[in-house]
Amino acid sequence: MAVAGKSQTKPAAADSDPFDRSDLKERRRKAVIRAAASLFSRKGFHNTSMDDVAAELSVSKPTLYNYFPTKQKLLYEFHMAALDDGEAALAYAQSAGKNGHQKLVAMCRRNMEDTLSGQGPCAFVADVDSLPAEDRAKVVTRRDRISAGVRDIIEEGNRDGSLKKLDPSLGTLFVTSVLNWIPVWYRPDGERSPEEIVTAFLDMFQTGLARKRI
Amino acid sequence: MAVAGKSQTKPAAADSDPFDRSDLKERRRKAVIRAAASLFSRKGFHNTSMDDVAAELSVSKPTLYNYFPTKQKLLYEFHMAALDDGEAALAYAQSAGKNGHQKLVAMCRRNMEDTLSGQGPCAFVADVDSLPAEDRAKVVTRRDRISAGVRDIIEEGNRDGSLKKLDPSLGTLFVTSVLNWIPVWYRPDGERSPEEIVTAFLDMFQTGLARKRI
DNA sequence: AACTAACTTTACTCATGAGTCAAGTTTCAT
DNA sequence: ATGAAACTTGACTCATGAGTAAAGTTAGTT
Repeated sequence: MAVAGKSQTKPAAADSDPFDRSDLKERRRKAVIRAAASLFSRKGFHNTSMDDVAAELSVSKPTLYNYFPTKQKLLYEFHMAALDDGEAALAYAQSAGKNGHQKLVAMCRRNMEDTLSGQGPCAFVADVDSLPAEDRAKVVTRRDRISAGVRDIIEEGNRDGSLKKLDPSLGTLFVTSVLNWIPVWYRPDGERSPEEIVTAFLDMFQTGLARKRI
Repeated sequence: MAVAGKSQTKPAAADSDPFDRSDLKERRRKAVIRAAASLFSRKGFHNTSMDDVAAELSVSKPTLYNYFPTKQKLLYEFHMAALDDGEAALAYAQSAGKNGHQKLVAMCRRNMEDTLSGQGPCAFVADVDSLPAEDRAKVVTRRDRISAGVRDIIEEGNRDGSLKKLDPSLGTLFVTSVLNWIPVWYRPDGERSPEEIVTAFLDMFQTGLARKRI
């Protein structure tokens, strides 16, 4: 802590009153998540020690354990956040689109915006295999449900004619590949703005890369 | 080793004469790679111990170290194989296509076929962050060159009119997302054949998912 | 001021897993 | 058969890093 103030709280989010002590614990928990997300996405889950996370926050390791019981639960948190995001995007799509095509676009746009905002969940490929069996099962189940939701949308577009006839499962894989890979390469300080990325990707999702046939 | 034969060689590949001892060392090295690839892709690099790899081959851990100096060099091997694949696909594209569009399709087809054959490199997302700095640098350099190659192809298609006008960097990311994610989800015993996958994906790359405008 | 509850830290423990060593074992040439 | 080279193994070492215990510190209360 640089400055000696009367009520010195942790670094804290810029968007919360640092003098408000009421939800201190919750805000510190969030800070741990942010620090871990940053490190995990840069170096990977296994190449980041809890000491690293602690150092990032200028705090000691045991302090972290006041907010998370295990390192794996921290990882679990990221999985859950990512899944929340996916589900939210699907729910939004249902209300925002009138046919399969519109719903698919809405879902992709929403998901990309969440991912690119950084505000959203986390910016790294969550490592399912490092979760304890029970948590992994929960993640896989939710994940499958989300895939099924995307597939339903594609099937709907398939029926109502707004999307071309194609294997809905492969269409889902195609779309989720692109969405899932974004956290791998996206850097907020990169050359392309989130808006540019979203626009370009939505265009490619819809009409591909080939020259339009008139 | 189940059966007591006079010349008992390791499990060995089905496509090589197990009585030929000339290149035994090289074939065993390959066997180690195959075993590791299988485990790494199923459980991840960090969740697989060298003892696991040894057990998969019914061999002891020190034996592995006759074929690889460190676990990280084993990982490096996979990276190199994947990069070889990417470069081969690019080189092939140059000879197989007359314009940007054709080259892009050739490159994608070739890369997917390599990945899906399983014969090719490896079926897991190679973890760059776990490589020692020097090896990581080599991988990143080659990787960047491959990306640049894809971008060149898209730019060519951009100029010659065979591809639509779009940001070549974002086009590259879009395409490589899909290609890179395949090893994550593909299982040889899955419902879709490699041919189906290649066909469907090439179609989506070219004209997207939306209904064609007549 | 004195007390308490909450939080933080230093200094551990302990399991895991990479890599090694020295002692077998097998293969092949003479 | 015998000796040497190559290969394999059980039994280690040693570093790393997750998680903990107990003592110390701080904030807020009476």
